[in-house]
Amino acid sequence: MNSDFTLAIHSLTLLALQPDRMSTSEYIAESAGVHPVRIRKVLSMLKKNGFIVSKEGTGGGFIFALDLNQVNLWDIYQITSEGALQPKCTDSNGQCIVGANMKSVLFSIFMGAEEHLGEYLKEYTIKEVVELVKQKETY
Amino acid sequence: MNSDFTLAIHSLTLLALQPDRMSTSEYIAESAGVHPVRIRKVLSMLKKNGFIVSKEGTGGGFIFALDLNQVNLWDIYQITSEGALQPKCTDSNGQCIVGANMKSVLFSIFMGAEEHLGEYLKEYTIKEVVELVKQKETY
DNA sequence: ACTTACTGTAATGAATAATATTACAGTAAG
DNA sequence: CTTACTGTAATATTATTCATTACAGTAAGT
Repeated sequence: MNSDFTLAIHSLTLLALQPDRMSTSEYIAESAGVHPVRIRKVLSMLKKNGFIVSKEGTGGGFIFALDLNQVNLWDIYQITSEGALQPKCTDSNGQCIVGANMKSVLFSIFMGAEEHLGEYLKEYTIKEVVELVKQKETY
Repeated sequence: MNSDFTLAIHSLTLLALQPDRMSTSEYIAESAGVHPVRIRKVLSMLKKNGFIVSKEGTGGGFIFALDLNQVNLWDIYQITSEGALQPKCTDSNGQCIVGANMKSVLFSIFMGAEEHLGEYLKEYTIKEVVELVKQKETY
């Protein structure tokens, strides 16, 4: 898995804490420790799905478009990483029963695994992630 | 994730179908479409955990050591890929509340996700995988 | 109008991770 | 003592991820 999923969570959490003003990709990138272009790429996926709004030009940037309760980690996973659990089997030997059929058997097992993971991820909304981050904050 | 997990499943399934004789790494590698050395590496992990037995020298190879019901996919996952779900966050900005705390928040969320995945994987034993592979077989 | 500060996206390059390959020591059968 | 294996380290190759550069498009402020 690449880190699109975690970057998306990171970005949305940050936006959740800045509800009144637009945040630039540079600002988010600095918080996440990655390159701004990478943030823009990830956020463009979230934008297409209506979770955030962006604005070009001076004073532009990104801002959360929905209520914090309306976005959960499964939503974000599906947008950024669907199928990432799926193993990249090399084409195995079609002469052998196992080689020939293992790929599709594994495929359905991993499909199930991803669905199962979804049930877990649905339980975390961005609101909850924000709470967790705040809890960690040391005074 | 690398493909150690799926290779391990593939290998064990193959061994399950050859209960009477030893299978060589070359034979397994051909079925799985990878290099024999890679198979030996993966199988050495399974061996350390007592799932299979190996024998060097002429007529040697690998053979299943337990009953097919006694090995499930969660066992195999833990041996080959534990922690693989965990995202590799780059160190983010410690000045920023989100940057500073996101890593540990995500860590615990993904820990939970892996445990949850475990519950699903426990439901598949090698015996069941073998059944699935046989079902797929076309006559 | 023009400058400045942004997003959007493609193209290229660098770094990292996964895998293959080579090499060779160790072991057992015949 | 030769042949056929495992075990494992070292190196090479390939694939993937990520950073960087480049530049077009857009909007605000002057």
